[in-house]
Amino acid sequence: MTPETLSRREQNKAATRESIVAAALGLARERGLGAFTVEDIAESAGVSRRTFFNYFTSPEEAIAAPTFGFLDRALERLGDRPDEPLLDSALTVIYGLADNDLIAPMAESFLVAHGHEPVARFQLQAFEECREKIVAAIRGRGGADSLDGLYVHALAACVISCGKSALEVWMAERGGDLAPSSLARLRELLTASITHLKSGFAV
Amino acid sequence: MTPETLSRREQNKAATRESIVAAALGLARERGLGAFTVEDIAESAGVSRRTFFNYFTSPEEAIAAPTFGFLDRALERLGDRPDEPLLDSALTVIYGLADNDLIAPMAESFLVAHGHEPVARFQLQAFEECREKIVAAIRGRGGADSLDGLYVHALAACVISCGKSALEVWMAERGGDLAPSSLARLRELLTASITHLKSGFAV
DNA sequence: TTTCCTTCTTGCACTGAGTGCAAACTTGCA
DNA sequence: TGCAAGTTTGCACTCAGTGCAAGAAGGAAA
Repeated sequence: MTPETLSRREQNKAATRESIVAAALGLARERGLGAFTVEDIAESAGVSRRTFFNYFTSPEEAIAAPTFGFLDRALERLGDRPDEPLLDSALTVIYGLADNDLIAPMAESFLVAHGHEPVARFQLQAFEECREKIVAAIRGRGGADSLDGLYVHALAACVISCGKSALEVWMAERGGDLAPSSLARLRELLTASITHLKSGFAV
Repeated sequence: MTPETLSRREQNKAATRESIVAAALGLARERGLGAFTVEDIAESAGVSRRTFFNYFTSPEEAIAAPTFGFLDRALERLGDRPDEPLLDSALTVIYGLADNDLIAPMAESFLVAHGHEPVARFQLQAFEECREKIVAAIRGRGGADSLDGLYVHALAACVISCGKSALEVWMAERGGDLAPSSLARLRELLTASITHLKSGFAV
């Protein structure tokens, strides 16, 4: 958790942010999305309405925050493996993502947001930002100089698409169940989707 | 335009919708996104503020409307070719999309929205809805019964990703220029991205 | 044309999102 | 301890978004 490296200020900010997200997710679970106000979230998080808006510009953004966090962590891990073909790195990273601590908050955010367009749009934005960062990561790799922009963009987009598809199929099948057998199934789906991609979706 | 098949009522509604979208895009072009209110759009479109909200739930949705329209048209064409491998249909359909009337409003919406997250989220939603419809379309094809859910989801997502990547590279290169040579370049990019996908992004 | 029904538009009133500002408070550092 | 920088809060304001009911316009009949 690297708590010692953060100043008191940073710890406080992180804690405030956490409590806002938790409050928003809790209300969404209890009452359903759209059935509460920013005032409610702020009160439940123990901060003022104004402070909520210092952290998020809308309730939807707060609900979707875990998805951004999850994908950011995934990207860190991708950056740790720069000397490998992207699809191989993707397989390894993605495999390691099916891990309780990383995936639990995201699964909750996903479940709560399911079918709710205003929040789903933010989830899509999270994947889009991740895609853009993958483009940058590919560019930063050795031997990528010769690749044209289209190749890099499309490859990054397809890697994201495959990971997202596996997550969606898993959520549909298991509803975010975090039991070991369910996480094993997620790994299987993630591996299979990247394998499809590598084979050009040959039947 | 098929004007005779629509009743007066339907013509009026379509015209109102058009004028709202045009007004929103016009204001975005003149003043920039976020620098005008719904009141401004309504006034510019010659309707009441309340009527705006009968058509769209936010200014962002109105700005992104052409992207939804573009992708809906693309899907119609995909539905016209049910007896072909999906990637072949995608190539044909996508090729036909690089056509002035279809692409012009979408290009304008894309340009205006560039880098503006609230609108970009709606654009992403448009692609996401298109993806879901492609999943349904694949399911409706012959010989698709044996395909598992993951394969279908991931394939649809990758087709969308490749089309979107080609559009983005084209917008970045040509800024939505609609000259024949520019549209030829778009077709080239669309073809190349699907070719990459078919080859599993082999270098 | 008149009549009646349905659909669309509008005005009004209201809740609540989102933001700028300045005062109060907390932390970091000397 | 005291000052500088960062954070929270309250206040006031604009404007997004919605429910409702009255009015305008289209459609189909006599």
